[in-house]
Amino acid sequence: PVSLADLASLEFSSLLPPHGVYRARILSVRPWSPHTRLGQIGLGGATSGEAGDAVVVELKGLWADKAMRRFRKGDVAILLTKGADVIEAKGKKRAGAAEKEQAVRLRYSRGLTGWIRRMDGSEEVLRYEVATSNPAPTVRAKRLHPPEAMDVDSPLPLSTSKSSPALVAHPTKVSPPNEGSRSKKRRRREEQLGWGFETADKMTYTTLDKLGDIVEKTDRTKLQTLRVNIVGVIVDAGEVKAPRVAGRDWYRSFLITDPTRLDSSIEVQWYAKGEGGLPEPHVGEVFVARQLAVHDIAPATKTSTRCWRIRLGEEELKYAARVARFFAARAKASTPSAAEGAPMVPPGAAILPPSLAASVTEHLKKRTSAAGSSREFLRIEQIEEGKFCDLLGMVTKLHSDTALTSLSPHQAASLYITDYTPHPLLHDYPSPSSVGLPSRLTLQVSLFGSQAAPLAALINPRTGEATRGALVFLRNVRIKANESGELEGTMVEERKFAGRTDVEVVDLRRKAHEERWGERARQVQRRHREYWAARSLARH
DNA sequence: GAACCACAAACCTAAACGGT
DNA sequence: ACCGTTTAGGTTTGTGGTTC
Repeated sequence: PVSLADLASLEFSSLLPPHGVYRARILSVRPWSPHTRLGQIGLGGATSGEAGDAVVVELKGLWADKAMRRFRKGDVAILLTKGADVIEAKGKKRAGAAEKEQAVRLRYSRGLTGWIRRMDGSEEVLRYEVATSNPAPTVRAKRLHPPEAMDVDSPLPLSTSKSSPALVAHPTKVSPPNEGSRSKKRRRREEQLGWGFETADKMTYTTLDKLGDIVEKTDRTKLQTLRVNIVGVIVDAGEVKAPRVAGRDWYRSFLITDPTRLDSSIEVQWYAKGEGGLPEPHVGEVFVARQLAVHDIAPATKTSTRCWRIRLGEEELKYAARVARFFAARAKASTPSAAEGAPMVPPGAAILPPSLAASVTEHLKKRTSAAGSSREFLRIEQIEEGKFCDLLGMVTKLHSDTALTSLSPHQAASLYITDYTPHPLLHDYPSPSSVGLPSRLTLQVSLFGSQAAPLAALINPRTGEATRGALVFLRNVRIKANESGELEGTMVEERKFAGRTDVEVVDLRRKAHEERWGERARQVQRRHREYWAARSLARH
C-alpha cells in the first residue's frame, strides 16, 4: 500500500513504486473528452479527508472513455500505481505568493487496474488496457502515423523527434480563420448553390431581394392573393403592441434580412387575437414563413393574414441553417474591426453591415421615442396590466423544475416576491400560504431562460430552497393578467441585450447597491417589520 | 470528398484569488 | 463568510496535411 499523502508529496518525474496500491475517495470527476482523450478524477483522503493529500488522476487515451464512465463522486477508488506517471503541475505558480501545493497529477496513458467501492458497499473491478492495434485486417494497410501514437500520450522527446523533422521539411503556413482552404471551398460551394431554394414538393422559397420584382410583376388585382415563402434572419425583434382600437388584433412587427438583402431589411407584421398568440422573436434567430402575404413593397412591408406554427422539413431546416451560418460567419469576420469603429451600435447590428445597422438604429429610435421610455420604478400596489416597470421586493418563494442556470428560453422559473404593499388584482392566497404570505401581497414573476440565472445564488445547496426575505431587483418586468384576470409578471430573455442582467440579488452591504436601492430597500424592510409586528400582536 | 491527425487560437467555465 | 474578478484549464472551432 502507498498512502495518499505520500503520493501527494511526490515531485514531478519522480518514480512510483511499480507495484504500489493506493486508496482514496473520489472527490470530483471530470468527464472524458473525445478531443483531448482525457478524463480526470480528483482524489482525497479515504478516511479522514485530511488536507494536503489531494491527488488528481488522469486517464488518457481512447480506453479512458469507458473507464471514466464508471467513476462516481463519493465512491472509493483503489488503484494500482502500475502504468502511472507523475506529471508536471500545469500553469506557473504565482510569484511570491501561493506556497499552496498544487495537487499532484498521476496520468495513466496505457491502461488502469484497480477496484471501485461504491457508496452502497458493492465493489467492481477496473481493468483497462490500451486497445492493441485490433484484428490484423484493419491494420493491414498501415499508415505512416502509427495508430499507437494517438492512443498513447507519447513522452516529450519522442514526439518532438518525430514531428519536428517533418515540420522543418515542410514549414506549413496557416491562414487566418475563415480564410483557409476549407472555408474558401465552403464559400465557393455556397455561391454555386445560391440563395433561395425549392423543396422536393415544388415549394419555392423566395430570396428577399426578389420580393420587389415579384410584386411589380403581379397584377394589382392579384396582389391580394399573392403569397410567398421566405427564410430570413431577425435583426430587430420589435415589441408587442396592444390593439389601438379595442377589439382589434394585437400585433408585433420585427425586421428580417437574408444574404441577398443586406443593406435593407424587411418588416414582418404578426397579428394575433390575443397577446399570447404573438411570437417572441430574438435577434439572430432564423424566421421561416410559408404563405406569407405581401402587403406593400415601397418600404417593403409584409403582412400575413393568418399565422400558424409549421413543422419544418429537412430541406427547410438545412437551408435555415445555411442562412444562420452565413450571418454567424459574417458577424465573426466583422466584429474585430468594428470594435473600435462604432461604439454605440445596437447589439443587433453586430451581425449587420454598417449601412443596415444605421437603419436598425433609426428603427429603434423611432420605436423607443414612440413608446416613450416611460418605465417606472413601482411598488407592487402601483402595478398595472400591460405596463413595464422596475420592482424591488423580497423573495417569498422560488420554484423551478430545472436548474436556474440552465433554463431554456422557453422554460421559466417562478419567483414570488412581495414589497408588503397589497394590490387588489393579485391572487388571494389562503392563510397558511404556499408562497409565504397570505392574501394579495405576493406577485408571481415568471423568469424565462437566462433571466433566472442570477437567482441561483439564493439557493441553499443543502435544502434546495431559496433564502426567503432576500431582496431582489427586477428590471423591466412586464405585467400581464392571467386567465383569471390576476396580475403576474414576466421577464423574457432578450438575446438583443445578452449579458445584461435584469434580475439582481440586492446586497446592501455593497456600496453600489446601497446607493442605488438603499432607500427603497429600507422602505420595504420597514413595511416588512411592521407587517410581522402587526401579525404577532394580532395573535396574542 | 470524407475521415483522420497534429496543432493553434478562440471560447467558455469552474475554481482560485483577494478585497470587504 | 461573502462576492466579484481573475485565471487556469479544458472545449470548440478552425487550419494544413495525409490517407483512403
